[in-house]
Amino acid sequence: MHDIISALKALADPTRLRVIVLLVQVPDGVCVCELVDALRLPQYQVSRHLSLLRAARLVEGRRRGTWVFYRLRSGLPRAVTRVLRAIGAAGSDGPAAEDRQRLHRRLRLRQDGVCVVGYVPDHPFREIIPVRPLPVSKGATHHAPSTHP
Amino acid sequence: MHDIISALKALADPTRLRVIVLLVQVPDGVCVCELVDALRLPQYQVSRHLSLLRAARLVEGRRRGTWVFYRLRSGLPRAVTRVLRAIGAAGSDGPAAEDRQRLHRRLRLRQDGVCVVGYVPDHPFREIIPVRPLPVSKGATHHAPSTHP
DNA sequence: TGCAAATATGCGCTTGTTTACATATACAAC
DNA sequence: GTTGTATATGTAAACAAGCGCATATTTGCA
Repeated sequence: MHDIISALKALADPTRLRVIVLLVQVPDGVCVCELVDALRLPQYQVSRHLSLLRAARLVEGRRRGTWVFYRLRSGLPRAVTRVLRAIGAAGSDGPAAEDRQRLHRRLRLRQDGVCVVGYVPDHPFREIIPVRPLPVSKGATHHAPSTHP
Repeated sequence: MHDIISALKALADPTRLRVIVLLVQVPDGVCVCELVDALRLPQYQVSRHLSLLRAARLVEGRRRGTWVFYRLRSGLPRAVTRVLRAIGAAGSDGPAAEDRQRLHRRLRLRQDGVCVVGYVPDHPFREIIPVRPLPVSKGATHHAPSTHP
């Protein structure tokens, strides 16, 4: 029951719910700057809410170079998974739909499936310029993240 | 989406979640004093949380004599219903199970399916004495309640 | 009308949550 | 080392929750 309470607490916020709806749609994960563009919110705010979601053990983040990719945790309690599914169904209406559209436009800029551009503090979207080739070095394989405290 | 947010906000509290779990189990409704006994909480607290749940449009209450019976609203948004179902599944563990047990013991004191005893400020349970015959007068039929503001 | 029972609510207090700004950390490239 | 980019966090202010107590409101009955 404690699991569900903390999950509900974490989800009972418009911003975090928007984040979750996006993460449900991109199971492989999304980096923070992509979320910033999709949600049109200041970076520190997105980061904070992601920390909260991570504290509630709903999401996990793994670094790739300077970027951090967040995704839904696997192995969540059954009840929590059901709540997430129920919520995901709400990802079709107004604001959530715009988030989704912006996110997918942003995801198209990826190269080799990885984010290569940073967030732009205050749009428009076309000013985004893909940059350097990604650092393909170390943590390239999918493994449990170190939940760095 | 606003519906879901307010539903989640309303559910993200231990007491209200306990209330909801009980109401899921007794679709016909439960009166406040029965909830007070089941939850072992002060009456004003239960009343407050019920007001919140009503404000979030999750429950509705109808009077019957001096008693007010609360039940889940019908016709909730689909997503909300799914969340409630997901949560109901959590009604089997520790504290929720005790609530349920106390509630059902209390429900057995009903006469003709209606509550006839008040809450007892500080248990034990056996001190509860059924009282007067219920006022079978007017609002006996099931109809939409007046959501009195 | 007056009393008692069941429920609701106003108020003060404490605690937690959200925001905004600035700054810190982590990493990559040079 | 320095610089630049992406992300995280300390802190303070604004705001909202939850609790406890007392009291108000609603209803039934004598």
